[in-house]
Amino acid sequence: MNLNRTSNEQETILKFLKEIQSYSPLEDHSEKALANICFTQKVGKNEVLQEIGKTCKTIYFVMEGSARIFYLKDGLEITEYFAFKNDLIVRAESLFKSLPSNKGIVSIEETLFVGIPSNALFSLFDEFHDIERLFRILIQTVYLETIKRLESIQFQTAEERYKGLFENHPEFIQKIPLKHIASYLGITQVSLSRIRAGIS
Amino acid sequence: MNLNRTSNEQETILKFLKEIQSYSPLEDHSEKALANICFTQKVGKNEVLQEIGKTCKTIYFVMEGSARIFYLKDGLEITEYFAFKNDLIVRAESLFKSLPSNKGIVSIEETLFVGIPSNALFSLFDEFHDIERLFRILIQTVYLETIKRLESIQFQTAEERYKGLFENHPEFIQKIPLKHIASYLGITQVSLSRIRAGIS
DNA sequence: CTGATTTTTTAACATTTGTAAAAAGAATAC
DNA sequence: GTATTCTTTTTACAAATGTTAAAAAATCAG
Repeated sequence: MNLNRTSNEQETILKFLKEIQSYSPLEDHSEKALANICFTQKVGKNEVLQEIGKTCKTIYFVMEGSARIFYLKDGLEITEYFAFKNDLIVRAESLFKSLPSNKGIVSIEETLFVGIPSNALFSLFDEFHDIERLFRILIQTVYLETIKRLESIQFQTAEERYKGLFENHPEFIQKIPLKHIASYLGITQVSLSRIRAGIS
Repeated sequence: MNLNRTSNEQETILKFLKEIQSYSPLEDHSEKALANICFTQKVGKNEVLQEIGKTCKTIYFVMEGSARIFYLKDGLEITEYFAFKNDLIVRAESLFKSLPSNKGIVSIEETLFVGIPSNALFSLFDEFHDIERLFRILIQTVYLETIKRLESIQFQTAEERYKGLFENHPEFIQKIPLKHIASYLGITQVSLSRIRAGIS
């Protein structure tokens, strides 16, 4: 156990370890090794966690709060992904290819993350088969989510997607500016306003 | 080595093993174990490889030819994915969740596949860390491709997507009916015809 | 080769979504 | 609490895409 941690930090990391083992369990020694490389990070509202242009070297989990991945298109922010409690948030193409990312990560509200340095994690993959398995299954899971999202954006109307989003995540509408939701849905803010007007 | 194989089959499987190890190399004994569970399958044009409604239990690689994954929406076929030479083709949500798939796989032309029974493969994951790693990296790779596709469908016009598709895969237009390309691009056949008329 | 079938294009019109600008509303700073 | 800034809605019009039907072109079977 890392002795530089406060008991709060330690508690967060233990909660995190328990949460991710719902995907695939770890041996005790693997769990300890993973715990050793994790850290916690707390940010305020609308704070940049990872900057555009930098290479992604950390995998984050949201323990409390929410954040989003965005990129710029014609000078405007496009939101690609929202992460809530217990979601993974990572700029995958940059992480897996070790290339600078054209995307950034910002918090939506005050948010507590657990971070895992990717180089240290990849070293643990060599040593602990079960850690690599856990992350293989995590990647599988986000892959399936991405396929679902692709299907929804390809073959549902904007209105269907908006409704679907709030069936799964009613908390969205409370805290996220609509312009971000619109770009996430692949439509303009004006179009989203029209949809909202039509529903209520 | 499986003694029931013809030398043609054996050659195909060796070629396959060489090809996938460009993602991550295998130890000799792992490679042999994987070779042992693989099989080859050759189908003619427009033949069903995996039926809608059945649970996916096999991971396929295209060695020669091409195939597509499709599903039905309002009685019409929507093509979700095209696989060409050296591409993986698998109904991921069914495979990873062991649930019946609402998707099917059909060949586009005469096509040679290498198949891997998923249960046997998952057993090899337990025994051979490097096989699980190889497939972890494969899943990573298809995940990144899916993210790219999501971005293109969300923020490019149909015309941009059509042009992009043929920059990457000029062979598409030669052998695939336009109705399948249209549904893959998320547009109607009529719309695709208009785009094609506008370009040439 | 020829008729039947399938695929692709074209046409006319409807609907959805986008763009730009302005107005209304909400949040924030001082 | 008021002014400023940011967010959301509304309006008017433009562009893109969908729908339906028919015509043209290509492919296939015998």
